[in-house]
Amino acid sequence: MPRSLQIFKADFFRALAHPIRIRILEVLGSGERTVQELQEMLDLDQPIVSQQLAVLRGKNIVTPRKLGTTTKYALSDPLVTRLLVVAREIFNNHLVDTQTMLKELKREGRR
Amino acid sequence: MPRSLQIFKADFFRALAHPIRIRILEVLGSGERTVQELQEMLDLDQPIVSQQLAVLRGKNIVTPRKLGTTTKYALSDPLVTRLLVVAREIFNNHLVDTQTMLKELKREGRR
DNA sequence: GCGGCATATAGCGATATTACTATATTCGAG
DNA sequence: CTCGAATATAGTAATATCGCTATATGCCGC
Repeated sequence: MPRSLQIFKADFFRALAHPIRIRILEVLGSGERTVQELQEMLDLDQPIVSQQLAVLRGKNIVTPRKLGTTTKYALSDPLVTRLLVVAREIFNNHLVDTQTMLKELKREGRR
Repeated sequence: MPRSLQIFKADFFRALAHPIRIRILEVLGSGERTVQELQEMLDLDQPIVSQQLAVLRGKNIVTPRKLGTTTKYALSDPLVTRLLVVAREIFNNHLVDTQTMLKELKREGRR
């Protein structure tokens, strides 16, 4: 396997490595949304949504479609949804154990 | 979907978000390996391999098995391999375009 | 127990990410 | 062309991550 592909994969996963971006992708899994819709559904400030969308756009995970002054975003590839499904299966397999779970819940409290 | 699950997913993807860790997981996909074997196959210093294994261990992506003084590592869940396969499919779908590709190749040169 | 091998961790500068605030861009209405 | 709404970007301080060097742990043979 070429080294460059591994870097692409790593960058790709890094693009997914953020709770807000995961939430955005899960919402987009059910269809195209405007920035404003995402902003309201996720209860986030506008610049944060745009910033995270920029990260996803940079890796071509998400595709913008301009409609006048608004922009609709959609998943570039439905396989992204499959990826999230596999990730969830892994969790269901108790790959993340209780100990880690509790530790992470504490981190959540701090955010 | 609970917020905590999104954080778990994000942390999980973050654990994958590194070229060395991707390489490790791909090697482990073909079976259990000792730290030394990984170190030689990937041409890396020992502390680097241990450090990255620690990250993967922390998310239960990889499981150690002690054999005297040596430690063998294996994937905790074969689904991880499936995840990497899906990631590769996404690349094959040209989700990463040529422009991004060239930019990333330049980054590789700097490493 | 002691020496030595395999693995793990600590500590440290350098770099990258994050959330945030403020500002810029872009477009349609009138 | 000017205004206002929707989206994007700049700048910044706090935090996290990286690779590295040095050191620590754990286990086996003797």
